[in-house]
Amino acid sequence: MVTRAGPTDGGAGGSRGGPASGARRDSPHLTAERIHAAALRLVDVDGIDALSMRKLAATMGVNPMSLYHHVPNKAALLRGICGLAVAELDIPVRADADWRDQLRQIAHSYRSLAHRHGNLITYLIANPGFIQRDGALWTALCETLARAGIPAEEVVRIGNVLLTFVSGFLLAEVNGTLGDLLRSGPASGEGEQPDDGAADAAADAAEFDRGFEAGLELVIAGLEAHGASAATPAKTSRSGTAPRRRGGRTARPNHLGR
Amino acid sequence: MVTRAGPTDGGAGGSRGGPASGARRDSPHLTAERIHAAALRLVDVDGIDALSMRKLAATMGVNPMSLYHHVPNKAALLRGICGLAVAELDIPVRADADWRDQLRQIAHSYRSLAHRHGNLITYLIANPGFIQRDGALWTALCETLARAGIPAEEVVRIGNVLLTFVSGFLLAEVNGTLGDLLRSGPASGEGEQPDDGAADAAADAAEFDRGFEAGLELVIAGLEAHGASAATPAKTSRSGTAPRRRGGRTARPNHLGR
DNA sequence: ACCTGAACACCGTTCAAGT
DNA sequence: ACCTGAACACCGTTCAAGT
Repeated sequence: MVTRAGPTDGGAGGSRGGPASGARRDSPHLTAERIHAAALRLVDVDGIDALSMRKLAATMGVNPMSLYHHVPNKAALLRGICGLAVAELDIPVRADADWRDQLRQIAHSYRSLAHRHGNLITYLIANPGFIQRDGALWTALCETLARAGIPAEEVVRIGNVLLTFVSGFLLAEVNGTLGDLLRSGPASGEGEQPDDGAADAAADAAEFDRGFEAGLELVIAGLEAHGASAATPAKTSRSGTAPRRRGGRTARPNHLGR
Repeated sequence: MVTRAGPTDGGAGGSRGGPASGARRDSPHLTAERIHAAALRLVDVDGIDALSMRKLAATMGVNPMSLYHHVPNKAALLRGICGLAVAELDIPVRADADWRDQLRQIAHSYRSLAHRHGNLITYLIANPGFIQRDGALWTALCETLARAGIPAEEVVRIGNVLLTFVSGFLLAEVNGTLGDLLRSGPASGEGEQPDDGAADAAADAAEFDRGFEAGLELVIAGLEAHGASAATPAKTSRSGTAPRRRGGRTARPNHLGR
């Protein structure tokens, strides 16, 4: 039984080999990049569990063992497609915006990635190493918090809280937890036709949006209540040099730090 | 190597068959309950990936196929051990406490479960169906929010936000994401001996605690800022009967709902 | 250099056969 | 009734052998 569907037919690939591009004629010449892209496509369509070296190879019309010449193992493959996805993160760098708006934008960028790769984000969030400390998202988040007036020694802590909060929401939204709990209310259990299908899905999506906004505003309000500056400061205000270590407690009424 | 601890030591089983009935003497007689318990133990010790029907059977000193007489398949097994874990959730029912304290207690109960079953919670949170709408945690959470003055039609939404936020933090705490980001700060990269081992772990744990408290106080402050009652109301106040459906908007200045 | 068939050690699950 | 061996259709990965 031979799995290769066709010689060069390719699968879903947009620019895939041969059709018009004249050059590079027949063989796509297996590449780590191309393998990662195909794997990501497979995950997006069929879910993370459908990703196997053998199935991926079949998708690409290639012998399963050939993959191992470009990708050391499945773990590396997973890392590769994660990298591909996070590279899509589009974090705004507008340094002049209000910190609230900046937080909202960062959160929405993250959420849009989650929606674009719903099947992957579950894996991404559930495994460490997705958010790198020098990545655009984490950097922008920390900068924004600093500009909001969060004391330097608390920026990482609060950044972690915000990031994990949003991750938790997105995970629940994508994996169905949110939908489950939503269809409950304090009082329901009535008749409620079991299948409304598409209409229900749209209503759910709208409610997810509202929930996301509500959570966002909740944490922003919390930051404000705990001493984040009400207006965007022209500078970091306060002392010229950033307060280092936990030397003296700040006079600020912020007790988020404990 | 035989792992069976004792002949009839039993586990959590309360009313199981034949206690007085004389029989059952030596062999523990495979039971769904007992299988779930053994599986949970295996997951706790070796991680979720180490759980296989065959390995579990080996652990129990039993033929792999015997398991299928008591557990239909692996998915059901997973459901079983999840049920076992959530049954450990110890949600306080003190209805007279301040709603803030109640939220804190619910959150800490959840967190303690996450710590007790660190290897399972990753799976639990990443998969739907863990929190049932009629479970103790969700019920208590919604009740508490209602008592805090959250309008009835927003309780589910805000409850979802809080629950998923906490889940996200716990997931990141348990899977290492938090630790990764923690060891970064806006400025680090100095010498920093690579291996401090246990000391580092303890410092991390303390910082995780602080982060959890910070997140908790953040959302509580956010709820207060958005109109949750400052003091615990004596009653649910407002209309005597629970407001049904999305009838009329409340006059309350709370705009978390959008 | 790149690819590949066969093989190994695992999976979950089915089923006819044992006691 | 309960258990079990053999078998099937999958895995990831290695490796000697092909071109």
